[in-house]
Formats: sequence, structure tokens, C-alpha cells
Amino acid sequence: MDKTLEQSYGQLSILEDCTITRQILDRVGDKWSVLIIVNLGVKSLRFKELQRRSGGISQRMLTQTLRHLERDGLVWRKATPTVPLTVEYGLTALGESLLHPLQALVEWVNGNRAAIAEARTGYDSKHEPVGTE
Amino acid sequence: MDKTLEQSYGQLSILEDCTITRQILDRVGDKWSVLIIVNLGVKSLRFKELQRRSGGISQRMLTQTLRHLERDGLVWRKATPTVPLTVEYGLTALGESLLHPLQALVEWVNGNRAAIAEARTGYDSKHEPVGTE
DNA sequence: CAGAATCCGGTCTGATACTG
DNA sequence: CAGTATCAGACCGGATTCTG
Repeated sequence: MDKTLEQSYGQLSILEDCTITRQILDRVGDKWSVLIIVNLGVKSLRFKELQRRSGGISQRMLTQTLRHLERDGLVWRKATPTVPLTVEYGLTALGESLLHPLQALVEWVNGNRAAIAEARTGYDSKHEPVGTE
Repeated sequence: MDKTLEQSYGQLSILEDCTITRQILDRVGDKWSVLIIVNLGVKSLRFKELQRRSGGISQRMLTQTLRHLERDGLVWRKATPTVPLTVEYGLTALGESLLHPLQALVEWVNGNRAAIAEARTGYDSKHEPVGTE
């Protein structure tokens, strides 16, 4: 159907040729990365401020997520050895370029939110007999 | 930086307003969904054929992934009660429309694969002292 | 063929406590 | 402030076994 996607993604290739693709997709899919990227896309932030803006993320998860993003070159980290210690995070050029495909995806979700919710309701009414689940 | 994204995604909203966004992102991020969608995007397939094309997926995971995608209205399922039983899967219109943002993301990854690999190497050389990890 | 059910080890995550 | 370390529980995903 979509030849380009097929070519760029490959057939059985996620686990073979496309290990990195899978890894990046994992990053996109993990619980916090996208939220962090979007927040940093708005503007650079310090650790605590970033945590506040990111809803209920624990500082453990925030640290971990930031390390991953930093390692992939999507986020930079600037530590200033002031007295209580100041660290600022922001998007690299690479990270900012990721905003666009991410935006396309998020917009797709928002545009089809109703359709998905409806599909789920329909599916659930036909399945899931009566029970608690 | 990217106002549109910020608006559509919200600030702290992933866990509050945007539960569905998070759920769809989870779907994109999970190990097999994208591969399945891409494979079905090429053409409709039967269970076994789909499994063959999807590398090393177990039938447990294939079933589970398909159920999720079906519930979200992205995939249809057509069972024909023949003798050994025939089931065919394919993308719905909704599922096909998802191919585009997905493609944008995959293309971004492919286009930036080298940059990411390089960033990782650089990061790892500075960190990870010497050890086994 | 197309699954459902069960077992089970590994990973992810959050809470908590401690450090420069 | 900005983390690191540790621990326990939830969850994920694979292998195996069984059914219509």
C-alpha cells in the first residue's frame, strides 16, 4: 500500500537490520520521553522545573529518561557548579528536528481520538461478556 | 518553540487530559504494533503468514497485538469458518491513515540513524568509565 | 490453522533514603 | 538543587501445552 514505508521500514527487519529503528521507537513509546521532549521543545528548563511541568514523573524516571535522550543526542545538559548546583536541559538540533514527526503523530491521535474511543466502545460491547474486567 | 505541538499535546496533560494520547503512543511504542501495521499496510494477511513476515514474534504476542489494534479500530479481522479455519487481518481506513505519521517517524529515524549512533558513541566514551557494562 | 491458558524469568517503575 | 542507590511490586514477553 505504502511503498515508501515498506522500503524504509523493511519487512522482517525490525529485529535484524533495523535495531536502531526499534530502539528509537522504544524511546518514543516509553512513558515519559515524548512529554519531556515536548516540554523542552517549548523552552530549556532546569531539572525541578521540568519535573513540575511533567505531571507525576518521579525524579528517578526523569533522570533516567534524560540520560537516554542525552545519550541519543536529542537533549543537551548544562551543569553550572553554583552553590546549590544548577543544571539546565534543552533540545539539541537533532531533538528539535524530531518534534516534527512527533507532532504529526500527536496530531493524528488528537484528530482520531473520537474514532478510537468509539472503536473501543464497540469492541468492548461485543467482547468482554459481562465480567469485572 | 513549536507552538502547535505544545497546544495539541498540552503541558502536563499526558496523564490528565491526554490519557488516550499516551495510550496510542504506548501502542506505537510497544514491541510489535508498528511492525504489524506496516506489514498489514502492504496487504491483508492471514495469521500464520503475518507471523512469518514479522520475524520472531510468538503467536501469543501476535494475537495480543492484533487484539489491541482491533480494539482501537486500526485493524479488522475476518474469520472464515472453513475446515481448518481461516482468519484474515487487514488495516481499516483508520489504520491506513496512521501509516503516514508513522512513516514520517520511521523516515526521521532512518535519516538520523548515523547522527544518533555517533551521539551514542560520544556519550559512551565520556561516561561509562571502563567497566563491563 | 488460529488461537487460549499457564508458567516464569526479566524489565520497568515508583517509593524511600541518602549524598555533593 | 540535582541527583544516586536500593528494594519491592507490577507488568511484559517468551516457551510450552492444549483446543476447536
